[in-house]
Amino acid sequence: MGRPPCCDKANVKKGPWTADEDAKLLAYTSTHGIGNWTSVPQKAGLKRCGKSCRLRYTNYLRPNLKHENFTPEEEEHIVTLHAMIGSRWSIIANSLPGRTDNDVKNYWNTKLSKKLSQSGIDPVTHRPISDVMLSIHRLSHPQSLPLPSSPSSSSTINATKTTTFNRELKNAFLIKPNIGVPHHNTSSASSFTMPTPPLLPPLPPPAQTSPLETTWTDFLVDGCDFGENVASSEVKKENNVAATCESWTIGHGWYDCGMLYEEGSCSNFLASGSGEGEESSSFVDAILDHDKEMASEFPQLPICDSSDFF
DNA sequence: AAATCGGGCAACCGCGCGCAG
DNA sequence: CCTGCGCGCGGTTGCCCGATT
Repeated sequence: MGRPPCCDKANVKKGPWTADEDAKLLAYTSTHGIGNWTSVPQKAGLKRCGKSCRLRYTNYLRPNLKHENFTPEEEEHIVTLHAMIGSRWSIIANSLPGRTDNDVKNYWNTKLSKKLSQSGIDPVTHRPISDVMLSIHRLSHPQSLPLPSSPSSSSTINATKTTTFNRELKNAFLIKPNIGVPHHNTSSASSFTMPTPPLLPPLPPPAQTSPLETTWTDFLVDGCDFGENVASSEVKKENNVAATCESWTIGHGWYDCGMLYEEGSCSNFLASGSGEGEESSSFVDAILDHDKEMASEFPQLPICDSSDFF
């Protein structure tokens, strides 16, 4: 049952490729093209695994590959796309003619991430390092922040707390949303659906336009700004509380929101419900506990579970 | 001149998914 | 329907080479 083994793994050569091996592989691929990689080593007269041949070809021997240094434009392109989709190197490389995923990955790891760090930008979140540290500190030390004013029975205010809580949570941990990047094994990478953020409550009407449909090409070319901005004044007006949200834009592929302030911060929210000193087994558990509490107190509010976070 | 260190990069490893058998 | 390989991917390793001591 199943296919036969691709190669005799005990009898394949590993390590750096020689010029002779390169020549054999290149000669074979130039006359026969690339098809079934498992048969390539045998037909090309190579004692290599098909996987190794594919890697060597795609990363080094393939025609039209660029071997010169990355240009500033390419650098900027990589940084922008990394901020949007993270370490999806194959997708990033596909948008850079002549570059391989390995090239881009190596360049990022050796140069660009350091460059960003030295500029005070966290290469993982693409936010100022000080900002990230502040968010982490806030979540790690909820007791160091003042408790909010006495709990209100207004569902409007609690809904706002949920909103601001969710937003600060994303800010602090930058939970990468599933932004609908086409799966690498599918051939139809031309379009995808931008999902609605799972944790966040609906945006105030009439700005709501989801479900959001766009094409992958549009996404790469135009960026990922859906124009769903909620100005601070609108939030204040809508909820009548002293919380602000600078924007609600899906920019650079992350849910890029303003930080929160005054009342209704995530930390305050965490500290307010279960009382000081009560500890949960994990941060997520704490969040879920609070969600359950809110659900019992305000059954009209949407409930999230752990799958919403990850 | 030799030893050590560190950066860059090619190649390998292991995983998930799709699909052949 | 099940098994297991092919493929493509991201993460990691290890070698090479130039810089430094």
